[in-house]
Amino acid sequence: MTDAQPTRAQRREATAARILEAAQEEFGTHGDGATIRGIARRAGVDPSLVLQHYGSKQALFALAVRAVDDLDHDDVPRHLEEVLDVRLRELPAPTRALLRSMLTSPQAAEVMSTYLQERAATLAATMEDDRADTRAALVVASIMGVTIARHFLDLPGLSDARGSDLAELVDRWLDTGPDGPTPER
Amino acid sequence: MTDAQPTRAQRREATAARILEAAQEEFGTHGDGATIRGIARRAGVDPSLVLQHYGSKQALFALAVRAVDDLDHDDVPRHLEEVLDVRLRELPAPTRALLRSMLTSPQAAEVMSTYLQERAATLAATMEDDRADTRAALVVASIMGVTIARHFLDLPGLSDARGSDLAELVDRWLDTGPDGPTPER
DNA sequence: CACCTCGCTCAACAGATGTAGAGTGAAGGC
DNA sequence: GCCTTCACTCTACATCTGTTGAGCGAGGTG
Repeated sequence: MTDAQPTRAQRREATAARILEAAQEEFGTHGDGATIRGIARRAGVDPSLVLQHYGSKQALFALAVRAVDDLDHDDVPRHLEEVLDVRLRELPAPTRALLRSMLTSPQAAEVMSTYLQERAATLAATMEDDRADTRAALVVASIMGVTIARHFLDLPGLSDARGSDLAELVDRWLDTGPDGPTPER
Repeated sequence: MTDAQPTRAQRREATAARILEAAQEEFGTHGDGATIRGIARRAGVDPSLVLQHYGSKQALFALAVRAVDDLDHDDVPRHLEEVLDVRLRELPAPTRALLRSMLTSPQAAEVMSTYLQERAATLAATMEDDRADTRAALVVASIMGVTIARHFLDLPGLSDARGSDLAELVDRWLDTGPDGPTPER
């Protein structure tokens, strides 16, 4: 167990972390339209302190959104599983923040694009046909779409579907390659 | 051909239309974060006039975003085709506006959700198995994901893919039902 | 031609936002 | 036990936002 009397530096680091968490939550709820004041309120702190810790709203936003990458680099297989898992009840706050703001913030869009490209490349490596790149891109984009529909749009048929059903159907799609069934039309 | 000298009412209606177009374009670019002043600037008009025409930003936004529904009701099959067509080079402005803001505006999210439900219901009617609802929801959500990845994230493998390839692959997915191939794992 | 209608612009307000700097009070070294 | 450090708050400012009401000037009407 740690010190019962946390040192000043520890306290500082703790509130910094609390602010970052609050930022991820706020960005995850309001997208890049979240406000410094809102973040500060959620962290129980003065707005000015947020900037003293992270410099600017831009910098904090970049950090909140890039946390996804860090997770990725730390533990690749586990994170891949998490993101691919449509059964996930609630998305991690950084992921929510990234998804939520990717359509209104060019910065977030680029992070998401890079992330999807990595995922697609990994997936394409397990495929053999010549159109693997396009197929892999389709798969990751589809999973993103399902994730959005489920967590942000509350689309009936997804948000109330049994998780296992979704996973099974997505699995089936994943395996539908050029050697799969050919539509008649 | 219309009057060479447009009447005053006609002029008014024309600028109103120009403002709405500008609004769709601005909402399509900046999401619901678009500003009245930006819209007015694009329409070559005073900001105040925008409100005199449409009452409030909210109302204008609702109109810009609900234009998708109108299209839908006017010509169902054609619109369905357009939205399903991943080959589409550029999305219509109202569609762009709706997609762009659905993650940051609860109002837009609800419109999109309702729209996807209609699409899913139509699609589910053409399926026969008992999990048609879930499968149809997966399909429309996937198409949305591909559309986002292609038009807003510029995901390589989608944005530079031959349109016909995408259409073929999506078609194949569309037809992968419970009677399709079963993954081995 | 005179008058009025009305589409449109101008000017202004109240509130919110990001950000900077001064100040404060407690922790911690001497 | 005093004094410095520094995590934190307070106050302020310039800017941008949506929205309003007064005013102007060209278009239509008698």
